[in-house]
Amino acid sequence: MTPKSHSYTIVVDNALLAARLGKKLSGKLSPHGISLSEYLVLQCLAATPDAALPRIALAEHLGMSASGVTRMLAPLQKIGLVESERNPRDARQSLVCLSAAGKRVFGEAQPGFADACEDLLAPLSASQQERLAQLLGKVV
Amino acid sequence: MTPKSHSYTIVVDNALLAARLGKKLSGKLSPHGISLSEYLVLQCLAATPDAALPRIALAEHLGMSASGVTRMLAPLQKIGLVESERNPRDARQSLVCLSAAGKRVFGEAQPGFADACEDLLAPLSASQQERLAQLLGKVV
DNA sequence: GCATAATAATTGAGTACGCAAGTATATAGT
DNA sequence: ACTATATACTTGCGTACTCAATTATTATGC
Repeated sequence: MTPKSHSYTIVVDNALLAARLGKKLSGKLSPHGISLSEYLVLQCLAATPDAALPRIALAEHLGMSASGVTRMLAPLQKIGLVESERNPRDARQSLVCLSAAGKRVFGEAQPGFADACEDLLAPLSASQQERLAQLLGKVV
Repeated sequence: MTPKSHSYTIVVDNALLAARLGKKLSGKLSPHGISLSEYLVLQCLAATPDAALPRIALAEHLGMSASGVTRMLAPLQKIGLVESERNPRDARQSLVCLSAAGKRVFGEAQPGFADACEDLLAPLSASQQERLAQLLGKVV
């Protein structure tokens, strides 16, 4: 077997880990009526409470296509978790922000999500988790 | 903003990173006619050259459902990159292994993939990459 | 100022999955 | 041995995405 570079194993392990974590987390989120992608949207919007985000910024942050964002936001808007408003400075953009109901649902889902994260990363000590979070943060 | 635990940011960053890396990597792989998921299958099979794997082991490793594996392997088998054989000890299993053509295609795709990994992880120093690889390996 | 090009979003069509149900084989209980 | 249960897949159907094309608006070159 040819020895693999660290960057190679990082990318592969990251992909495998994401697939496995996604399965477990969507189980935790389904009682709240949202998928993992939708949770990440709410998380992103909750992290920018002051300003509303253009859909394309959301797409870049999530690593999705613009059309994917359009299709994902439609049901969220329909059930009133997010709100959309025209940007008066640029009529092409429709700015998205969390509604009050969206903040509530996110607040309800977050603790269970955080618990699941804790469980899933139990094999790592607290200091290892801290370092891993730092390193991942640099790449993202 | 409520402060997030390290495990929380790890899981979120991991999901976001996987989505972004996936987009860039599939661009590198498309000249070879395979998707990222398919590359990961070849990678997994190439890592176990002696023994053929039951499909369900592949599904667990990749974090996919059994049906997803069935559907993904069908075209790979059709173009001859993987081969399937009955397990004489258990007639339920169909064991999968790389064909010669599969090894060749994987060998052709791997260098470009590794280069892309190097580029994508450029923000991290070599020692940081080594530590990140170690930590991810423990979680996976 | 006006044609051209770039940007934000949506829509149509196709693909890649997951879940639930079905089939075939193996294992366990008695 | 024989039923009952569990396992390894496969298939039908629905969903979530992507890509390419379209529309609406804004920026740029002359």
